[in-house]
Amino acid sequence: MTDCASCVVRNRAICASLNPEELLLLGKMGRKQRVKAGQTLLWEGDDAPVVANVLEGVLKLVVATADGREQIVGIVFPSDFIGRPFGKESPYSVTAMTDAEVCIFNRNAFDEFAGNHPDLQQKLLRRTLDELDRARHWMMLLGRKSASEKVASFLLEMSERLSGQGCQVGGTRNGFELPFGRQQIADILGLTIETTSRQLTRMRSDGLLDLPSRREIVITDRDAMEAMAG
Amino acid sequence: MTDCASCVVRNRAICASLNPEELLLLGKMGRKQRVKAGQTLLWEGDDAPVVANVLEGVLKLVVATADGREQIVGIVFPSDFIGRPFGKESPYSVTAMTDAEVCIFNRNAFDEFAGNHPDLQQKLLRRTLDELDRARHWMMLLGRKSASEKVASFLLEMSERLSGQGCQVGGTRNGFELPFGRQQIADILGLTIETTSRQLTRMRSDGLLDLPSRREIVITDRDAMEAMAG
DNA sequence: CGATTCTTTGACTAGGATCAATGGGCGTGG
DNA sequence: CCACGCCCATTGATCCTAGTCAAAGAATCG
Repeated sequence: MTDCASCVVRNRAICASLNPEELLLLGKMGRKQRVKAGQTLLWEGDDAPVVANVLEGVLKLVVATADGREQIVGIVFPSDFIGRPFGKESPYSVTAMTDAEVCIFNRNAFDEFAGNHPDLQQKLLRRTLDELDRARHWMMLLGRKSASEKVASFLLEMSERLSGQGCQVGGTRNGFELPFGRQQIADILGLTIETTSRQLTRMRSDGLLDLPSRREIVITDRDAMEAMAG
Repeated sequence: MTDCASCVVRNRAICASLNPEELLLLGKMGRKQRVKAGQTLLWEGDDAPVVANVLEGVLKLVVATADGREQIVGIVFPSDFIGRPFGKESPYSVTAMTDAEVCIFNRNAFDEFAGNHPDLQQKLLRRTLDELDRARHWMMLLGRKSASEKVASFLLEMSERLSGQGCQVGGTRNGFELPFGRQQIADILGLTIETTSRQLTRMRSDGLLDLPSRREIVITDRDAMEAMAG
């Protein structure tokens, strides 16, 4: 079992809705698991017998075509929820982008527990509604934005989401370290790695950002970046 | 108030989880409203004081850029739920694509009612999870598929969703009438109207489908269509 | 320090967008 | 009932953005 009372994401995850006794009960069902970067937790199309909370690290949700094209359809951060309650098979793969630690539950047991704990279910509903809004917003980006708009939008969103995650470089939200490489940015934006790279290089020479290292981004002209995001 | 007991979507909408007394209570909060084709119910970015169930007709959820580009991020059919519980402003516009009828609730009242009715909330959660899966699936289409794959995927999905809606032409799921025109298909697929039109013409001359009238589609070679969907 | 992996850069191509004109259905009014 | 006008869809010609193919250049890891 797991000691939920001292959990790092205790206050931010859906578990925050539970009282100490309930927490103990849930803790008995869950177990912590480490995941190495690159390791896949759930496979698209497979029966998904588990759901989980992310304690540490970043994971991606991926949908792939038969011929190998990939689209990242979601990025999961600590305190976020993984998996498909009330479902059978996972509609996407879940793969760790960094070393990660998750708190895993048997899906059936979790479904039942959720059924008996409306507060937990409401938290889950709120989160799911937020995710849906985010996904739909992303659909606009994928369907209607140009490469430069995509990259600018992406950097701005990342600068927000990575704030308060301890990922900042230099302490401001304008500097941050991405937890993934160029190919993954491309898979998020529906671009190729070359186009992504070219856009970043262009933005640097235009003075919108610095690229101190492969994964570090420092936005130096946020106004221009926002204008470019469209 | 509204007579929920005789509602056309009574068994399919989220209200299906309620017993007669609860239904009566919810009925007191709701009111039916007719919406003309083209009329916008909720505006992107505005405070959205209502949620609703669709009784009849088809509506679209639209996200737009400042310069007027539009992306349809969701299509809403009878028995589907509209609006953003626990939210403030609507993240997208909701516009009727056909004449429609909806059952409207004050959002705050609905939120409170939902809070006291876990079954309703669970139905809502299931629906939202399904919508999220659909949205994510659509992200792959928008980000990674070619124009022909997009159109083929779209037609196949529509043939499924319009089945059992009384929209069939000729009674099989291969023939159906779209509730919208070419521009809207383009806005769903992240294409231009010209590209959409060209793809349909091409498919017709390749013998994959017939286009008996502007809005009717008859898929004549479903296997080929599926192969083309990627 | 060498091997591998990831990223950048370059040259070229192609798919879809754009611009422009024509065609066809449908409703309205003569 | 037909003619006109409007709206939507189709088709054509051209352009341009992003994709593809290829190679060189940096990080990273053993």
